[in-house]
Amino acid sequence: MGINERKKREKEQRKTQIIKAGEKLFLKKGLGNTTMDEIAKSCELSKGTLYLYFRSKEELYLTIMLKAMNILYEMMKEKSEKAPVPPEKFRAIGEAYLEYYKKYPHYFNIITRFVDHSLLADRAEIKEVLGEIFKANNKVWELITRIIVEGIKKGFFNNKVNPMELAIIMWTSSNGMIQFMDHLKNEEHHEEDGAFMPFNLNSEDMLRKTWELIMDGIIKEETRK
Amino acid sequence: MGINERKKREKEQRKTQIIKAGEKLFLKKGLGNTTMDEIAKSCELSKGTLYLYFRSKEELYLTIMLKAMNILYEMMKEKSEKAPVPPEKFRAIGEAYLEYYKKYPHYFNIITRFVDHSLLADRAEIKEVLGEIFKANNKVWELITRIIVEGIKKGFFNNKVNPMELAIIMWTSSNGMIQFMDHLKNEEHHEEDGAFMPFNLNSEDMLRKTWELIMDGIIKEETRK
Amino acid sequence: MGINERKKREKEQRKTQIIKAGEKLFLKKGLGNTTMDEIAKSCELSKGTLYLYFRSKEELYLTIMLKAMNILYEMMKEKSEKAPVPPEKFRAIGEAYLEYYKKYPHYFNIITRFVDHSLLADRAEIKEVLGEIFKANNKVWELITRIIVEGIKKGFFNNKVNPMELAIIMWTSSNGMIQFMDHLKNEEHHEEDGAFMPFNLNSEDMLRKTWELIMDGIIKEETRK
Amino acid sequence: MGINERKKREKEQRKTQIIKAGEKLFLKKGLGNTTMDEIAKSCELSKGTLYLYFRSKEELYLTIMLKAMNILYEMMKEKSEKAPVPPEKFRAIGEAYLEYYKKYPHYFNIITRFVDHSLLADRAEIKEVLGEIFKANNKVWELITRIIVEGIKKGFFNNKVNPMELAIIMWTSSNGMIQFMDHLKNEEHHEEDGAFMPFNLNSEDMLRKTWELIMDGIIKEETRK
DNA sequence: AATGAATGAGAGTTCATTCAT
DNA sequence: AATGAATGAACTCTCATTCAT
Repeated sequence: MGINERKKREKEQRKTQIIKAGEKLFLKKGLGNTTMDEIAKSCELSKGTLYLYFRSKEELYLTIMLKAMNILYEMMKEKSEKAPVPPEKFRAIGEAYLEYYKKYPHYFNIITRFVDHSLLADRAEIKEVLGEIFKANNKVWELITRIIVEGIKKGFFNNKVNPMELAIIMWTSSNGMIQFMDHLKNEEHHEEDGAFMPFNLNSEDMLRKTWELIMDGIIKEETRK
Repeated sequence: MGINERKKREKEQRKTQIIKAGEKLFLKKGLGNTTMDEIAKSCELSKGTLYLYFRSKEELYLTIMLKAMNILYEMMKEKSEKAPVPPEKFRAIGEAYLEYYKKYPHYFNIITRFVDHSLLADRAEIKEVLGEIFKANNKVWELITRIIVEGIKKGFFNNKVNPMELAIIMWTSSNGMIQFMDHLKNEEHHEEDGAFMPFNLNSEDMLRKTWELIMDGIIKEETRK
Repeated sequence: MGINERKKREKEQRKTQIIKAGEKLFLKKGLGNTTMDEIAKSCELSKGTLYLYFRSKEELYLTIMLKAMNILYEMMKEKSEKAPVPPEKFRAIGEAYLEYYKKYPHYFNIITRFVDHSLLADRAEIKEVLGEIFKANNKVWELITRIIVEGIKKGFFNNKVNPMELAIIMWTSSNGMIQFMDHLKNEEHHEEDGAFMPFNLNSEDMLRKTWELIMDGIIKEETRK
Repeated sequence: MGINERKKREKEQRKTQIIKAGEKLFLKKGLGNTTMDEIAKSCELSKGTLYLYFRSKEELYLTIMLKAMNILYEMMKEKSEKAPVPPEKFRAIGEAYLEYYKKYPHYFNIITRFVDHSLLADRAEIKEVLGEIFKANNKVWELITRIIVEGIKKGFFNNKVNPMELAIIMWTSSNGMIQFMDHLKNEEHHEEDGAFMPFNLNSEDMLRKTWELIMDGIIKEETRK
């Protein structure tokens, strides 16, 4: 039993090892430009071993995505549950998002990177993981939307905007911002082309400002602190 | 002359043919998953012919990106110049953006899709086109930022937010939203997984609502109509 | 008639134009690495036009080879006929060879470059030209051998070596030397690798020394000047 | 250990297998006309496998060249060291050369075949092997030249010719001869074209005669046996 | 369980040749 | 006669996946 325990633990460790290597590489170079060879080398296992833990490159990719999604959900849930009232819960969601971004930049980007699902191989293992990802995703939406619904019900938020839509606006604006900021980071400064963009922008700052603008529009004047 | 004219026109047509096929496929499958064979088949030319018009797959891709960027700029410029005052100019930018999205859904998505430039081949032709893309991109930023600067100077906009930052928020929120909506469209309905997302959202609607929220935060009360 | 004359002349000119461009490029880059595009560009004609004058790239190549061979023969013949006695005729052959090398370095190299005939396409036009090349080649051999035969008969040369064999030794030694010297020229000096070879060798000098050694072995002592 | 040993041996075998197939094909058809597909088929491995052992076709080619050069050097060194005095050492070089030619006709031809280095891809692996080839080549030159220098110093050779030049004459004459003889072999007999060349020449014979002529010119009368 | 050598389908690209104009 | 756009077969090289050990 002790032995079985240890073996199980070791197996889990290997899986984590692979996932960590995959995260870093997939993020840097995308699904298509990352090779199993590179991942194997990076996690100091043989290529064959990867296939003992994941049935295909895509399954590995999606497993990472799923993990990333679940962690985000957990963080959002924990932070928002600690907040007493909807406006603060809403802010807590933002804080969780930000914290997540700072703690797991790899995960973050993998979540927002599109993988066109129609391109994924039509294999059983892919569909399995995809299904789980959808579920995880839905849990996030539900969490945010519930807070807004509650906020309106309790009179904190005006009801100009419908809760689900607001949740979407918040989510998509944040994602758009982060993608953009990352894009900027990767870019070498093309000053010779008369670059107009300021390169000293701060991601965290820009995210907060985005949320402020959105909050401004929904919190009732009389309930503001 | 007449003959030369016609030949020139035909050459231009071929190029357009290729670009059109490329747009559709690159959008659907991304740069990495689209093959020159597919593009050739799609535009009913031979693979070799593609290389008469573009020196590499990447050049074709970037050429499309550049074209897309330039058209967006032209539309924004035209619409915003017709508007008399900054708030309306700002709205005009949004309208142009929306119109562009509806008119050229392919182009739109190619613009916002990231291609990590560090992954592009280090070839002369690539750098050439990349340089032009940067220039076109900068022109868009300049256009938007100028409007905001003017709006603040003339007292229409409050100056809580700095112009460039506001331009970025508007741009990134819009992109995030559109990406998300497209993502939704591509997805097969995973109702069996208890999907939470409503699938009857309307892109145009969601975009407008996003902008309203942003505008709400910047237009001074006393200048609103 | 005048018109026909002119047309013929023009046609001949075009052919010469193409051959000149081909010579330069084939020599520099070999048959396999030279493209018809390059040749066309170099002689300022269109690619299609080349095929009006030569049925294939190989035919062009072999035509050049044939021309090169004929010119060499003419030069050898002329020079050797002017010389009165076999030893001087033999030397004249060497001089002609040297002069040819200096006057037509392109031609020279094309002659000695191997084209494995078994690789040439099994086409009528190829066989045609190949046959002519063999004939021209044989004429050269005959010329040299005759001189040696005559030299022996007239008592100038000792008959240690059979005439044909001596002709071959002279020919192959010269070719080996020239190939080697050209090889050296093309090479960048790899001094960092402790290059041992002196790079100030002179082709003409080395050729003369080769012939001297050979002549030393065949001219009878008593007939030397 | 035993297992690792065996695996190592097998890997070495595969490499040898590939090299053997490459030799045969490169020789017959040259670098440019030989395809990796053919090599793969010939050694009964898959195309992909070739790339596990060599980073590119050119690396394979140059590796063969290097090996060929090193073997020649070893044979020359061994034979010449066994000979007591310079004239016999010089002859030993010739014998080694001949033996090499008979034992490794493939290698021999690959050595003397020109590959214009400026045509080789500008890649790290190519430069690596090229550097080694230069070193090996230099060792051969050094070996021959030293013998001649010693021969002059010890009074065996007259000093009409400078040692390096003589080494070059010997080397190039031999190469020219062998190339020519091989050329002849490949040729189908074009008797219908009145071929003048005798086709019963013997390579070994011709080589020996070439060297005799050269030796005749350099060995002092009084030291001849 | 772990390895890594082997596979082979398929990618982007080149180029001799053809042919409508 | 001259063009040059179009072709498509062939090339080198890559890489996810398999499988004997």
